[in-house]
Amino acid sequence: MLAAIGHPQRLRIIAGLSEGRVHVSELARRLGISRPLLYLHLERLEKAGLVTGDLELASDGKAMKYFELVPFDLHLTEDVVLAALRADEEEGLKDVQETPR
Amino acid sequence: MLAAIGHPQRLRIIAGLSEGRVHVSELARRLGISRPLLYLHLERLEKAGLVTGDLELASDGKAMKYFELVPFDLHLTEDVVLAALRADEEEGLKDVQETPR
DNA sequence: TCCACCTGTAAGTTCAGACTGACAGGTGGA
DNA sequence: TCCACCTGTCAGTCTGAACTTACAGGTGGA
Repeated sequence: MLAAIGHPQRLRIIAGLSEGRVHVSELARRLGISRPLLYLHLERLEKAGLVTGDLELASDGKAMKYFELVPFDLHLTEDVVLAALRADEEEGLKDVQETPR
Repeated sequence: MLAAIGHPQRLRIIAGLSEGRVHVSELARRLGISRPLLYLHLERLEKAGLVTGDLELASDGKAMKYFELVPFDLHLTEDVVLAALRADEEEGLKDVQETPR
């Protein structure tokens, strides 16, 4: 999640979504970046849980993928970092124990 | 600062420093990474203000560069992101206005 | 039918960041 | 003198993220 938010372009995307849901093409136009690139970043943000996508069929039949911000509130301190790191290590261990089968 | 902290290796460095000041070579050994690499990351962390370095001459005359954590406490929310982004834009404007002379 | 929208993805390039090995230089102790 | 420490930096490799162009497919309206 920190890796996702630690990128200027993605911060701009968050800003672009801060005023409400927008569909992908529109957002790409607003930010002046290519649509595929925007997809890439949105994917990362979505994996990080900072954003959600929702494909909707508008009343006129056109498909539009709307994205919106997921409210987040992270209190970032040394302890949080340490805890996250420990959690990651356990994740790693789990993988090691699970994948060998 | 977000970019600096959004990197697993650097989180590990923060963890390595969490128990007190350590000098570079020692820390590199503990983390199992090469010293030049550690320098690189420490540099970024220092620029981000998360860490400070201090070159000391030990009583036996040997030079040792000690690093230690700078306490940080960032309350990360949508508003903080928007504010940071605005601040960045002003920075950018300043540059544009200042460099051309 | 053609045009203007939209989604989604598969190329391919390019560039910065991450990383290693090797060097120079300095100290103290055996 | 040689060895074991330390700092600091350069040159090079390499991988992955970031980014663009281009495609395929779908809808509604003129």
